[in-house]
Amino acid sequence: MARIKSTENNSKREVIIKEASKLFKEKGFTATSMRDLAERVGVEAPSLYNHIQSKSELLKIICSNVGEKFAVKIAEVEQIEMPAIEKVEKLLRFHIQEMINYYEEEYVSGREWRYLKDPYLSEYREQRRNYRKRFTAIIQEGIDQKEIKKLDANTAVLILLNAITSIDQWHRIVHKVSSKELEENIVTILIEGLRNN
Amino acid sequence: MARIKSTENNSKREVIIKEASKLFKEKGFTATSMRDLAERVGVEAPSLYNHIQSKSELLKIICSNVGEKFAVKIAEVEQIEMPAIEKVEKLLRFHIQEMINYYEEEYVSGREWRYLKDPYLSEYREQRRNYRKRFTAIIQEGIDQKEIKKLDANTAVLILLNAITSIDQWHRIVHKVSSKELEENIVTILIEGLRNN
DNA sequence: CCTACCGATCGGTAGG
DNA sequence: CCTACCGATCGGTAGG
Repeated sequence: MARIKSTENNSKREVIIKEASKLFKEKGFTATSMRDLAERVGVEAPSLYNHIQSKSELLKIICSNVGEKFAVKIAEVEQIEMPAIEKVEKLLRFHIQEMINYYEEEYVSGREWRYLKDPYLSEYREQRRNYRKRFTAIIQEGIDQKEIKKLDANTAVLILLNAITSIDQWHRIVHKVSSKELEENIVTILIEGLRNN
Repeated sequence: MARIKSTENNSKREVIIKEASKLFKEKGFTATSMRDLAERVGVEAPSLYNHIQSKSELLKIICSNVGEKFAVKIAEVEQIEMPAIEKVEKLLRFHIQEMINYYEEEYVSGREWRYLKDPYLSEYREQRRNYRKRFTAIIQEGIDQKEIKKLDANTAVLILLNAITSIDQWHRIVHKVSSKELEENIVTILIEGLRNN
C-alpha cells in the first residue's frame, strides 16, 4: 500500500517536472505561472505543492539533472585514451544527442538557469564553470599537440557550446534533415574549424 | 524654446531605452519591472510614461533597431561582387563587431524578442526569417560554387548565428583577449569549418 | 486533492 | 515630474 502510494506520487512528480520543462521552454521561467503549470498537469494550482516545494525547486531540479549528466560525461571522456580532438568530437556529439532527445530540459538549463535562487544559483554557476574549464583543458591539450589550430581555448569553448546549445529551433531542423545528418553537419563545421590542417 | 524641450525629451527617451536594454539583459524582460527601470533612470515609475508608451514598446524599439541594422547590412553584402564565402565572412565579422559594441541590445533582441506583443512579434519573426533566408541563400551559393563544404545550408546558418549571438559572456572574453584577436579566433573556427578544402 | 484566500507586486492611469 | 491609487495576477498557505 505504502509502496504503491509512493510510486504514484513519484510519477506525478515526474509529470509535473516534465510539464514544467516544456512550459519554461515555451514561455520562459518568469513568465510561466503555477496556474499555467497546474492547468497542464490537470489539477488546481495549490495541489502542485503536495508534490513539489516551490516553483524555484522545479527549475533547480531541471538544471541540476542536466548539469549532472555533463559532469558524468566529461569525467568519462577525460579517462579515455585518445587524441584531444577526438575527445572534443565525442563531447560535441553528446551535446547534439542531448539536444535531440531532451530538448526542453537542455534549453531550460542553458537559458533559464539565471533565475535560480541563491544556494542553487552559485552551485550551478560553479558546475558550469567547472565543466567549461575541463573542456577548455582538452582543447588546450589539442593545441599543444598541434591537432587543433593555435587559438584562444576559452573563446573556442564558448563558440562550440553556444553554437549547439542555444539553438531554439531543433524541432524545425530535426524535421527537415535526419538527426544523423544534423549531427554530421554540425560536427563537420565545428571540428573542421578547429582542426589544424 | 520648443526646440530645446524636444531635444531634452529625446535624450531622456534615449536614456530610458539604454537603461532598459541593460536591465532586460541583466534580469530578462519579464523579470524587469518598470520600478526597476525608473530607479535606474532616477525618476518615479509613472514618470516614465511621459517618454514612452509601455514596457512592451521598449522591447519593440530595441528589437527593431537591431533588426533594421542587419537588414541594411545583408542588402549591402548581397550587392558586393565577391565569392560567397567572403560574403559569409563579412557578415560574421559584422555580427562580432555588433556584439562587441552593442552587447546589451544584441543580447536582448536575440533572446528576449519572444516577449514582444503581437503586431510586433509577427513582424520581428518575419524579419528574422527573412534575414536567415537570405543568409542561407549565400551559403547555398557557396556550396554550389564548391567554396563551401556540401552540407545543409539551413543548419549551417543556425550554427553560425547561434555561435556568435548567444554568447552571454562577451564582457569576460573581451577582457581576456583583445577584440581583434577575438574576432580572428571566431572567424577562423567558423569559416574554416565551412570552407571546402 | 479542492476552495478560499493572503500579502506582495505588477503595468499603468488620474489628476495636479 | 510626483502622489495616490487601480485592477489583475503572482507564489504560496490554511484548513478540510
